[in-house]
Formats: sequence, C-alpha cells, structure tokens
Amino acid sequence: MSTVDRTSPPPHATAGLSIADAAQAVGLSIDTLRYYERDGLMLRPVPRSGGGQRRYEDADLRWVLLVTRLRATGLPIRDVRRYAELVRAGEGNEAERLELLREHRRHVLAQLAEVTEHLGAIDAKIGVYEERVGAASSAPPSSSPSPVSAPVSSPARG
Amino acid sequence: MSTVDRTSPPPHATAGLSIADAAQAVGLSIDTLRYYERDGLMLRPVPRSGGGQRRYEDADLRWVLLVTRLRATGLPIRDVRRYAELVRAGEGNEAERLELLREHRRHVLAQLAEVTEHLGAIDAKIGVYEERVGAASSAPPSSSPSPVSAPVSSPARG
DNA sequence: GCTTGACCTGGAGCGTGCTCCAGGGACGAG
DNA sequence: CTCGTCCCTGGAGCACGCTCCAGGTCAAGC
Repeated sequence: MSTVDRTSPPPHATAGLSIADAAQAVGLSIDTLRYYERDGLMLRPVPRSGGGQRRYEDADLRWVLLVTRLRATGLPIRDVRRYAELVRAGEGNEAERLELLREHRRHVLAQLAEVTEHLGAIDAKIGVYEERVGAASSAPPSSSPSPVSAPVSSPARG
Repeated sequence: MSTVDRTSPPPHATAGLSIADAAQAVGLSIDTLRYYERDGLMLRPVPRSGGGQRRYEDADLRWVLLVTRLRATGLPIRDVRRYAELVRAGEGNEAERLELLREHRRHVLAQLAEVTEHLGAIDAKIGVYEERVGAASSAPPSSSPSPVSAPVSSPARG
C-alpha cells in the first residue's frame, strides 16, 4: 500500500492496483496473492508495470474474489488450480467446470450438515452447564440454526 | 481389531475395547487415538491390560466422541486440551468450561454463516453454467439451504 | 537526482494435525 | 508352547497453506 493514505484510487485513468492495495481490497495478505499466482491459481499472469511490479486489474480482482470464496468453503488449492486451468483452456469444457463446482457444492452441503449436527450436541452440553452454573453471564439460552436434535449421549461427565 | 470377526464384544464381563475396536467404534484411526492420549486430550490415561495394552471403557469412548464433535466443528487441538484440563481439574470451574464452549459456538455459527454466504455465490455460478451447458446431467437446479443471496459480482468470466 | 518506502524473486520455515516406521513385547487359538 | 496378530513407544515424516527472509530493484515526492 502506498504510504500516503489515498482512500480512493487516483482519479485519472487507473492502471490497476498495487499488490498492497489489491491485498487490502480482497482481504488477503500480499504473500498469499503472490503465492496464488506462483501456484497457478490465477487466470493469467497479473499485469505488470514497466518496472515489473504487479498491477491488479478488475478482472484479476474479481477472479481472486471467486478464489477466496472457493477457498473459504474448503476447496483445496489443487482443485482451485484445476478449475483455473479449465477456465484458462477456454470454451468447450463448461460441463467439466460445472461438475467440479457441483462436486464441491455437495461437499460443502455435507460439511454444513455435519457441523450443524455436532453443534446441536455441543449446544446440549452448553445447556447442561448453563443449568449447573447459575450464571446467565452472557448470551441467551443456546439453540442452533437448525437444531437437528441428534441423540446426545452425554459423554463421560465432561 | 481381533482377526476373528466378532461383530459384538465378548458376552461376558467386558474388560474394555482394544485400540483397534475403539478406533472402529469412534471412527478415528488407531494412530489418532494414541496421538490424542499423548497430547493430553483424554480425561485420564486410558486403562491398560496387564501387559500394557489399552482397554477403552465406556467413559473413554464417550469422551472421545465428544472430542470428535469438538474437532469436527473446528476446535483446535490446543483448545480441546484446555477443555480436558478443566474437566480433569474437577468441579468448580464450570463457568470457565461454559465460556469455552460458548466461545466455540460463536465461532462455529460465524463459520456456518460465512460458508453459507459463499455457497450462495457459488450456487449462482453453478446456475450460470447450467444455463450455458444444455445438460441437466445430474442434480436438480441448485439452491442453498438458506440461499442468503449475496451481491454476486460475476468474477472475471470464469 | 536522491531518498525512502514499496515491491521483486527464489527459497526456506512453520503451525497444524495427523500418519508412518522400527524394534520389540502381549495375546490367544490350537 | 508356538504361531500369527495385535499392540507398544519414541520419534521421524508429511501434506497443506501459507508466512518470512535476504538481497536487490522500482517509484515518486522533494
């Protein structure tokens, strides 16, 4: 990020964001942005200034944002790379891209369901402690988003 | 696991499960069970046979199941250990245990919300591809559990 | 033109959570 | 008692996803 705090990019024809500004914009570290590029996660080499410094353009930023969504939902780096390769390869492999995304979607949904179920059990435990402790110290009596009441066999006095 | 496939444990007074049977029962690997014990995640040293082999009893198995729930929802090993320490310390620190669980619950809920939001965006992308490809190859038109429609700025033609 | 802060590359390092291995003892059916 | 398994310990190794570093270049305000 340039030292001078320019909240908005230069008013004239913008040549793209520096890596620091891009990092700020997408919520990743500078190192991570470089790492993604090195590791083949980008759609194209990020454009450079005359002197070789990165200048992220809108398309690059939008792509990085998609990558962060995929990563944030647990898609491994290698699969993101695979997806990037497909997109890079151009039209004709849409079915393959679709299948990759659908597969990921299945995983995410399964993960959400599993976590929600476990959370239900943990909530039950919280309920027990709330009753045992008199304190309503913070937070209202717990209840999960979808309380998926699982058989909560109380675990060994814990 | 004993070689002889005994689907149910010996009918007589059971002295606890071997580590292989315990692993099977809780869905973890043998190595992971040993690792958990070494790393201080257990409530007590797992009971041993005369010759020093582990014999998991009900209390141990129930505790391991709680640990798996905490791990499956993303609680780091170090925090599970902290929780185990509290329980081991005995009565009097229930408020602290409660706070630990509540804190974890907050994290899990935040995580669920974030993942769900990102999934909404990914779903939108899937929708685009489904339209672009003629194929309804598998799965009905996508839609998330809570479709939390986030502003889906389409990312750089991907 | 100088200075100062930002950026570059290649490569090493690290935290997390297991997973594997060698060398040796325990168990139980026959 | 003897096999064939299973289990033990201590410690090394590994996959993943960054994160940090050194040594050097670039950029822009004065």
